[in-house]
Amino acid sequence: MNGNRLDEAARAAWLYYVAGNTQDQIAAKLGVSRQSAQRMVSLAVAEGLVKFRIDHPIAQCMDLAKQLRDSFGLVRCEVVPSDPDSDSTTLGVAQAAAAEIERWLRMEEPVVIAMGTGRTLKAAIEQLPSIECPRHKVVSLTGNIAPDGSAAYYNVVFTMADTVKSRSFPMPLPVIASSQSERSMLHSQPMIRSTLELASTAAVTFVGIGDLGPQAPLFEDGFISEQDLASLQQAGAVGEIVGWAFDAQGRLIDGITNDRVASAPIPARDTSLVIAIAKGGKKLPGIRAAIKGKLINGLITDETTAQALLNELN
Amino acid sequence: MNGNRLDEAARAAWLYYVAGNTQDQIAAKLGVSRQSAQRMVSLAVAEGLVKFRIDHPIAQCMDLAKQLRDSFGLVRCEVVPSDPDSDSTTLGVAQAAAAEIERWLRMEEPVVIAMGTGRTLKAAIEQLPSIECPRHKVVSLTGNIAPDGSAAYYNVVFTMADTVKSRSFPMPLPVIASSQSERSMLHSQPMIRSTLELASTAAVTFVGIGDLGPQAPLFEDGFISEQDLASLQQAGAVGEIVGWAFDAQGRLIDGITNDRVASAPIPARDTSLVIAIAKGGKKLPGIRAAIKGKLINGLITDETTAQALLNELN
DNA sequence: CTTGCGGATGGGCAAATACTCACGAATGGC
DNA sequence: GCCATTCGTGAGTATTTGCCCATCCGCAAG
Repeated sequence: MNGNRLDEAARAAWLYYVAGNTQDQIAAKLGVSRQSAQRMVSLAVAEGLVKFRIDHPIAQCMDLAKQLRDSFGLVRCEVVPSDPDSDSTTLGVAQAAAAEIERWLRMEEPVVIAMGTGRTLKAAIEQLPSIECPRHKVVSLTGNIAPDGSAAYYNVVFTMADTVKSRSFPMPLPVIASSQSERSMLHSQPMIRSTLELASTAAVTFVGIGDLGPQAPLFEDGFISEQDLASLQQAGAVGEIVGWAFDAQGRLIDGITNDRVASAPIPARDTSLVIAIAKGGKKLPGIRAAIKGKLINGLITDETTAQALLNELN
Repeated sequence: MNGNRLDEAARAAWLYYVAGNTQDQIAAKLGVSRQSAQRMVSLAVAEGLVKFRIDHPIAQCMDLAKQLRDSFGLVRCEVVPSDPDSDSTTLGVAQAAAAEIERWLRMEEPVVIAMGTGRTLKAAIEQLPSIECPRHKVVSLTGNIAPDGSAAYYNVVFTMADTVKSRSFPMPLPVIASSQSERSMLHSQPMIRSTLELASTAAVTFVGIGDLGPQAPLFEDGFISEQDLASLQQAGAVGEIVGWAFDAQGRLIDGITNDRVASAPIPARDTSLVIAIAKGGKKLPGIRAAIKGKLINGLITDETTAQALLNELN
């Protein structure tokens, strides 16, 4: 009589979800107690007889986000709808990232928030509303000095601190030092040191992911030379986070530029939530690698990219 | 930002039905009050964003469906549970019809689908998810012009084509012409002719069945006059499909309104699957007649109606 | 600047639903 | 045939949900 029970359960579920009866009404109609009716309905749900379907683009995204979390062990994952007609690299993810940043800023207890750099993050910051958050600390993971000595345009800490009125800790450094010894020297300065230490205590970190293809932002913005880029590619680099280049397995690449990167290390994943904000085909290998190597444990991306990441899983 | 509200509603509904959160949890996650969360969920349900589907052959209904198929030579038959307390004329059958329509739409090969009209079909269309089916053609069997010259409300092809992104072929005609000659003239127009031809090639046809009692929809919606209705009743008419009135034997009635009906003929049963979607006592004589006269060879109905059809068989 | 309107919001409460527990019937092994 | 285990049941209770209503907010007209 197993089938019969499921039959009745299906009928109860039908009456409940499709016909909109209450469990009392169902109980009366099927001639059982209300409790039994409740059990039938929940049995039908548990047995998967009832399919819920949300017919809206957002639902698809939430599905993908859940799959990404489950498949890759991400702590936090957000997927936004893709607009196939737009070739913006930030549309959607910037807004979603801003919402996520805002959630942290709205917390009552003081929080240390570490920020990477790049166009995506910049776009996200621009979406932030202006709020008063003097209790929080925003610390930059990366230098704010461009190769020409000016303040790097894509350094986001200034804009952010300005918008949200929090205490900010920029890094008066180049992104990549000219030599390993220069980096050591810079890092030994007391102020820098304390900022580096602060960064390592961040509760949450937001970073972009840069690709290392021919139009690598690191190269285009003049932080690394053409030779460096070629060497990195040669060494299998597929992406970079605040300057740290890594290969397809998400392992930081020894030598080349990485021994001169003046950025703070990416905060440890076991103590900090490290959320990458990135979408698009060019960044796909980098995103995949960063996840694989557990450089990040959070991701904000778009539908297309999410789908691509899951497809590669086979 | 109308879309944004629905976005949030869809998100809330997803969290509620798919992820199984309570409204409190949703409220916390979305940063709103529980009441707002509740409103979002119910908005999503009200807007039809949420579709429920019970995926289980309910033995009783399957049994009735089989009996109907065997007794009446129906090719396709679906029976859904009845809710004795509901007086909706579409509850259940609309969902089942939507599922059937969806099955056809999901086919890879291009299909020509013909659609009738009426409240039941309209309700079914509203249950369709939005999918991309540009390969299919949806053709209306009946005119889309109401007696007052406006677009007939219960013409379903527009809504359907919109939801499923298929190519649609409406009929810019009144449902019933003012005279036989007007009908001839209208039907001789090249565009109408090709649409009529297309309709005759439909692989599957979905129609409602209208009763011809005192509240006949054809009369209530102003397509036929009170005199016409009386004459039809006098002539033994018990039902109509896309305007074509028929008697208890399922024979089309000569004269009266039928020589002015501008709808396409019901596609031939030997080449097309013609599925009627109808339930309820009022429609029972019409359903019985349509089956008897082999105007249809498929039926989606409810338990009570199915039982009644079989009872009459003795 | 005030007033009034429409729509959104949250508090509160009753209804509906989910869960726990103890009991009793059915099942099955010995 | 007896006992042990499982399964389903109803009662009671905690939690969740649905709804009403007073209030608030934004906005536009006066």
